Amino acid sequence: MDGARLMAVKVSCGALRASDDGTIAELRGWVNRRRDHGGLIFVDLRDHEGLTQIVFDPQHPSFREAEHLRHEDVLRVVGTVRKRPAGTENARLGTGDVEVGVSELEILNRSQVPPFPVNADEAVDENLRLEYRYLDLRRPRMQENIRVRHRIVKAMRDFFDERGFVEIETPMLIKSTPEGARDYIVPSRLYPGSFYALPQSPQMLKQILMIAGFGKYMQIARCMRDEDQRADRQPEFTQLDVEMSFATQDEVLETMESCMRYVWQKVLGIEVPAFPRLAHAEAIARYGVDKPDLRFGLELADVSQVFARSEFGVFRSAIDAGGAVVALRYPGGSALSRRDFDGLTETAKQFGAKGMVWASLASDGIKSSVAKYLREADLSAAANALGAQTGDALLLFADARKLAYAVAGKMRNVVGERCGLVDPQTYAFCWVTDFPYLEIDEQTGQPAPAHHPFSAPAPGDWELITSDPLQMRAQHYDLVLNGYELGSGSIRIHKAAQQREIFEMLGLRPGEIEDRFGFFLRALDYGAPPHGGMALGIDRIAMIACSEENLRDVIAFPKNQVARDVMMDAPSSVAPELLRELHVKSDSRG
RNA sequence: GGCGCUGUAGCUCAGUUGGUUAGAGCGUCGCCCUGUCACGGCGAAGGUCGUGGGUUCGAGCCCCAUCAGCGUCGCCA
Repeated sequence: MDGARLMAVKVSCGALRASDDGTIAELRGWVNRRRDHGGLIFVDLRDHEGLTQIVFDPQHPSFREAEHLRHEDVLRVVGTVRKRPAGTENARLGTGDVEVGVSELEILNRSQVPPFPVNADEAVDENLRLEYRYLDLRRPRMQENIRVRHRIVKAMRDFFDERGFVEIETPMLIKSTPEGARDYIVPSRLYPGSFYALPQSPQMLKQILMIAGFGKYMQIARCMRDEDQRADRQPEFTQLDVEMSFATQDEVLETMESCMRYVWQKVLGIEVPAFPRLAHAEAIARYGVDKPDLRFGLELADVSQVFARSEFGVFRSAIDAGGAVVALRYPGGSALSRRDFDGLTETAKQFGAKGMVWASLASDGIKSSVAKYLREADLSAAANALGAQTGDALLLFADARKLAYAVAGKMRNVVGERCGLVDPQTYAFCWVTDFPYLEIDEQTGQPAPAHHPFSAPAPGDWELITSDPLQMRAQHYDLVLNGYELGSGSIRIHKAAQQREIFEMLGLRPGEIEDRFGFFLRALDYGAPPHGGMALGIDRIAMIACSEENLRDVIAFPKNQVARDVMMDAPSSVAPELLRELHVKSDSRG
């Protein structure tokens, strides 16, 4: 036995092949499954490399112990590798030609009976998965996802390293600059009543690194935003953060596009074609949204002209008020029932529509929810504008221009999904450029930065800041994949006077500007180079690369929908003593 | 904060028009089994049907309230 152990070669559970026949191997892993035949026991031993069948023979003393092995017990075994008897090979396992006849068994640890199956990928209640995350992560699908994520991040680092970028860590405890999202804050012990903020992004710090002369910076950066969750939004997330001095917009786009194509090639083995570029206005006009899903066509059409002389009051009043009628094609939609259209109308209302008009291009004529108000010739013209044919349906949205497009754009995604137009193997990247600098805040009615206030206006648009600021465009760009916004970037303002001018335009008073951004403006004044960059959401990239629909499935320890860590049970109350030291009083109980 | 979906055994689910003792598969436990790999056979345990209230002769099912999870709108410069 000791001799066997000395000769034993330590191998993973995915390593052994027929050529190892006759060698002595030592394996460690978890009991994936036990098949007890009474006089013979098979155990599939699992580690992160694979499965190996180990066999317990009644002659060996270990047999009696093997009768009591359970799921997820942790074993060390030593035994002889042997070819399986002819006809009993398992073609589905890499190690399926061999098995290990156990001569020595050590139970390194016992496991409780798991609350859900670890050796299968069946759907399990997510709260249970998160509570026992270590078991969930042991499952094949999560093992694969987390490893794919690693390979994505590794490929990114390799790519930028190769191009001379330097990765620099920026701090987690920084200054709150309450623009944008709500900050997570950390009370200061040494400065009563003062708080650090956790970074929403390293934005100003990376710009300062450009001022500091690092030229090309990247970071795999953690960011926190205290806002409500979505399937594609976590309070804590990871960005690929990039900044380049002296770079033009085209150079930034080329860099990021090359990076993503490199990642897709390295990780998925897929050659992605060059990314199409859409101006923001074009994206809205064709797809209704600034993050179009280009895996399918279904372009929108503005049919306001068609209905310009329509008797239909809803269309008339929208058009007269300067709004628009926007049309969307529903392929094969003439087969839908009135009830189906009612359901679609309900969906549209959830997206903010006041209503939806549908028209069905049936073989025996056009049917519509408002047939008596609309002329068939007008509907035909609208159908032509969309390239719709007999058998299709038209969905029409009349409203203020922006809203009509927004609703039609979201409905386009619904239709694309329902009609099965989305090929899950397709990765449709695109750039959206030429964003407006400002947009009207719906609540205050005031102009607000469409993205962030550090972006430089488009060349030549500076003059508009006093004459017609809403017409200003930004040197800002988004990268979109399959309808998800992967991230955005811009060429930055690098002159303090211009940055100050933008802050003032946004309504900040000089005192506020100094309080929040004084350090930054001062830095810009010491020879800040022209620069620009981008940040991409790594969680979303990993989610799409893994064909998942929720960020939680590519994050090892995510928060749930209400921002709790249900494994650790965080957030939680803290000792009163700690609160005293931090000069914090709580007015509610956790 | 609004809206939607879900909540039945450890897990995944079924449960008809409101009607006897709430079922299945997997898992668990016991016995049997020497070539399985989703091993097989026999048997057993396991349920406040999310919670509280109501309607009813009778509620897993209907009504009201509430909690939790997920999705979504608001929000995310």
